[in-house]
Amino acid sequence: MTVGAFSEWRKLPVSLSELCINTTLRCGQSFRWHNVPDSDEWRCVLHGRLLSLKQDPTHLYYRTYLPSHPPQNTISPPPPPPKTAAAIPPTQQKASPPPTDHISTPTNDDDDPILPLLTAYFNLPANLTTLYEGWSQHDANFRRKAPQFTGIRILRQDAWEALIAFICSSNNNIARISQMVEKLCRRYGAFVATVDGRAYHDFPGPEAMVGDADDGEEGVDVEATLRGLGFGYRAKYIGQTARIVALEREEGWLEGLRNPESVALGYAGSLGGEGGSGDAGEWKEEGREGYRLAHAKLLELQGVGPKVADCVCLMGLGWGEAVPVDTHVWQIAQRDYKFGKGSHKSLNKVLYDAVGNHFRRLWGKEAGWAQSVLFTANLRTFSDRLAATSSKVGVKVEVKDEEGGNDGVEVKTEVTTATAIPLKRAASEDGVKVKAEDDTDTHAVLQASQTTTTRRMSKRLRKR
DNA sequence: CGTTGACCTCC
DNA sequence: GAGGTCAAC
Repeated sequence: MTVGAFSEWRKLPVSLSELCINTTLRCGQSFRWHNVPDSDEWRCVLHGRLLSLKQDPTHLYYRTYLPSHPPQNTISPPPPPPKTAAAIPPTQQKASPPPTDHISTPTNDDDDPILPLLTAYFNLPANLTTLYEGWSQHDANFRRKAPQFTGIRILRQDAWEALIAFICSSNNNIARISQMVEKLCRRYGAFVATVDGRAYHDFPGPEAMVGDADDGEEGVDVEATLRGLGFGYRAKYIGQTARIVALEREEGWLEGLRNPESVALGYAGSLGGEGGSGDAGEWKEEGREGYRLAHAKLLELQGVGPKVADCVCLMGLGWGEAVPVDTHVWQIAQRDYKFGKGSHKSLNKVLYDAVGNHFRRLWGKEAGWAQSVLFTANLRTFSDRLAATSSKVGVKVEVKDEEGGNDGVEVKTEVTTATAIPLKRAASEDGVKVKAEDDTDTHAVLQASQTTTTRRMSKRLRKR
């Protein structure tokens, strides 16, 4: 049995504006982080290591679990029956100690392999404060909401893990997605350690999911197994995708789609569109070549549509301009950016691209990062933060009804009469009507009635 | 070629 | 219905 212990805490100076793990780890990017009950400690297996994180206003604290028997890096064949896990006695470490034990600052990086790992995973070189400032400068709606949602940054996850997780995400909620991913790891992933009665596994590679070695023939019943685990129709997608990636693509194919400069974020990019040129890699509102290519290649896999492909591009492959347009973002586009009024009702391919292009034009090279902030602000889980704001906002507001088109559903739109900053230009090349009112100082009150609006939009969406 | 259901569970 | 995708009109 594997019994080990955590290393001592180390700390890294990071402000909450630069990184807020409590938000970033819960906003639907990764579905693997586990919040240790009654604590602010988060645990997850990254690259075969069990990591533990916590933070205070000035630092990020981290430690890693050291099993007495080093974890074998084998690609974990068959599943260790989860039952054995419970038999393991709890480890010695205290339940969520305040960061006071032995804390060392990583002055000597020699014996600390975790720091570079975290730096990459959290994309730490990117200066989030600067990015927020840029987006706020060009977008009043972002400027209004962002203060309640600071420290949200895009994770640099393993591409394969992101791919599978987001295939699971279709028609699904965060809680169940997390559950499914957990089951997948337990069944196919390498066992790493058991701590506090909970077993931790690594995320299995594609080759581990092409067939159960147990059952003899290859390709046997990964789908059936996953269905048994409650994956529903996604079981087939995962089985097929695993087979394609493991057997029909060369080694490292997926990683090869990664943005080569994904670490070098943080410098003042071409925010705001036409303005800033002169960056490495030609910028287009539809995204760079490499991003478009990666997106196209991902679409060839099973269970991967435009939205999932963009999630993988953004969170798994380092393409900051990828803007996944799901039902939430589509709502945001309509509610806060006057998208798709009247004419188009459903989110089709053309409209999907148009929304992405619009946000890329507005937010620039890291549009996907900005998107995740507004996306999170739109999640029910975090809606309380907005309630606090909207009550404060005592702006003069003019309420007027617009004709919602011929769908018979009225969409109440509230617009302030405040300053209208002239916008460079609306999207005309898209062939889609977009009112150029993004930069108006509006939307303050829209947040107040957020829940209501959301429900109404939701209805309207599915009405069609 | 754009639109419409079905698809697996669970809250 | 839920943070879509696929296949059939």
